[in-house]
Amino acid sequence: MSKQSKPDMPETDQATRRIARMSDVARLAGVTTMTVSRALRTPEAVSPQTLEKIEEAVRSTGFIPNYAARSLVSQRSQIIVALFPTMMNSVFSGTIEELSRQFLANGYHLLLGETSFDVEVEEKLLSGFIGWRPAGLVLTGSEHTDYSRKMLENSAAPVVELWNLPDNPFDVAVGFSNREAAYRMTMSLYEWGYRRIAFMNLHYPLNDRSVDRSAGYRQAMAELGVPVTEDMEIWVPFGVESGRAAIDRLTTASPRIDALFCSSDTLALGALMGATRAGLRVPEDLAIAGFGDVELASSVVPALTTVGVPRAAIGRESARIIMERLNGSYDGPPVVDCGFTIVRRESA
Amino acid sequence: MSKQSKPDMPETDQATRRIARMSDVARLAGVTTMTVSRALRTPEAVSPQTLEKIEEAVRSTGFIPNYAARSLVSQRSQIIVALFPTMMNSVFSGTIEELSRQFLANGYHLLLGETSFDVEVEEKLLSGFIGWRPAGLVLTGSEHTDYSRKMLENSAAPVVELWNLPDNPFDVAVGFSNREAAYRMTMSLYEWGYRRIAFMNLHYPLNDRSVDRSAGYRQAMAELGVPVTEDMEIWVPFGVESGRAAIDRLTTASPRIDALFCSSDTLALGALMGATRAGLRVPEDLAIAGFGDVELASSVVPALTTVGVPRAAIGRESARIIMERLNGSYDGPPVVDCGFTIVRRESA
DNA sequence: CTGAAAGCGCTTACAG
DNA sequence: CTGAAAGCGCTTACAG
Repeated sequence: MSKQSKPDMPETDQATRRIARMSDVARLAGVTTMTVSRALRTPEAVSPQTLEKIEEAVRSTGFIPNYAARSLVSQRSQIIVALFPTMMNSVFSGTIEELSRQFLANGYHLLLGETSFDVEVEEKLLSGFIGWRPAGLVLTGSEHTDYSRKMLENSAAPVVELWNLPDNPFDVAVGFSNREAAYRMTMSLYEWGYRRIAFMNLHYPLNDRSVDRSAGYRQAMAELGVPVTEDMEIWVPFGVESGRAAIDRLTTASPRIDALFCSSDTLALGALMGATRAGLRVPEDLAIAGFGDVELASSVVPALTTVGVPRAAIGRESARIIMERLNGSYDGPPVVDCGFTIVRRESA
Repeated sequence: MSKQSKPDMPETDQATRRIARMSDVARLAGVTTMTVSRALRTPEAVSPQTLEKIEEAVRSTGFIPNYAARSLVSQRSQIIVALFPTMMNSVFSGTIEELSRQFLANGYHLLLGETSFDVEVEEKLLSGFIGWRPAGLVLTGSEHTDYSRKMLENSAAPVVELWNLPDNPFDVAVGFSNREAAYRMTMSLYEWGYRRIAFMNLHYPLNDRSVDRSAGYRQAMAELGVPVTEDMEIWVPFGVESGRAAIDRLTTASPRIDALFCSSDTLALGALMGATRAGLRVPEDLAIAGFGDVELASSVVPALTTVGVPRAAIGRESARIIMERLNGSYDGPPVVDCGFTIVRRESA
């Protein structure tokens, strides 16, 4: 912990452990820091002999450049901020994994945050992370507080909003139509013979995806002429337990519900477990459909019918777009639709 | 994108969007940057009137200090590096969530990386992240390459190794005994009447947790006098599908296996689904036990018997220890045991 | 192909 | 309670 001494010639163990600076490498190689800097970033601009000496010096000192210094002087940081509602959901994990892979391969580091579906938490995270002057930002959804918008504007960095197709993206949006996905799944359930279709939605009234999915569900039900009674749209918090608990309320509904469409696979898996435990046969007594197509969806018994979301594609596209925006080459549309699929399995 | 112009008096839209610096705030408030810096970090050392003017200037400019500059000059960064084998596992997510919460509350930001259970990937991630001169590091396990160890030594930052109780921790370790946990679960299965107990382990021969769990299992079986035939210890890659696929091999084993202990709940859930689909009754035909106690473990039917791992406690303790090491106040042991529990449910 | 000069935006360590 | 000076470790924008 003690960093009082800063001798030019390290002698004590403590001092030896001090991390090397570029000037240490330069001294060892007999050049200036300028040449070391060049050797690291544009080796072709340095003579082979010099390069070799520098590489040897880098190796022997274990030198790794200080990114804080690099960011400060070059006026651009290697940090990308990415905020997701939760990391406990393998739908998002898939996107995070892909984002991380793409950015890492291009020398950027991902600063991740979890908003808990709350725009106020998002604002708080942003106001902290923006201090790193991120090169780009990836946000989930297009609901942000006014202050968040102000920070994003001031930062002047590319911003990609994920997971929906907003009418007015802040910058660029990458996702799919949640409204259409919910509409299509509801219609599909009807086609498969289910009539009294309930919808279990995440209870975040400000969440654009919740709102859009609700709208899609209600539009389909209206077109089908099936009235949506009060007990048919269920608003719950995120979690397996929510899905499981909702089953009790559903089975006492009258007239009887014959299908339950859940706004998330996590809820659907919970509902599936709850139904199984309650002795209901799925899909004969109650059909269940999810949203997301997580890994377990295809393994669970009965296998879960769900909305397939292109999580890797969303991650890949958004990373590509940010990097293209950074070098000024992006000429795609402001809203990129990665589509969705209706995946029919056994549960409906 | 264009950052050519850097006028002192912003005039164009582009220039207005330039993010405020401390000198902008200082000018507005009629003080020097030194006073602004103090107002932000030690407001009690600034006169009330001055503080008010500065606060107003901060508000109107939306100023957020540049962390790269702060890190560089103060010689300590607010970045904590945390590396986990996978983020697709809610056992780790629980620890990550808690780590993130604790560090954020103390002004540190978490740079997360995914090693895919591979020390070479860990080394690659480290060599990138170390450029941020992290204030502390959290690693999973205590297997690291020599070069990783060298980097950690050079960085001179506190390092916490998670998830096991190594004999020689690099710095401090926080976890539980994987060997004892596997031993105890195997013994418990025997007590509950199972005899031919198979063990499905993650196939990462360098992974200290895999090795320790295997040792615990084998020690128990040896003490119980049950021979471990070749088909009884199954090494598989991580994933639900692995667990599911292993069921086929198991059911053809002879003599018959009556219990399957899985080194991860993810594998156990896969096995449970595979068994159900194969028409096996769990636990009558095949008992199944997991490791981790993820959220789904208690909801699934039949509910999963598993090893409960104190994921939040591990996150909380490791964050506390790093912060105490940073201010020099840590006086605990080099190895902190957070314990584990045997959670008996329906599947065994 | 290499280097001398300047400076990124802050904080440290003083002085007053 | 406030400020002038110096400098963290790099890269930019030149000059040679």
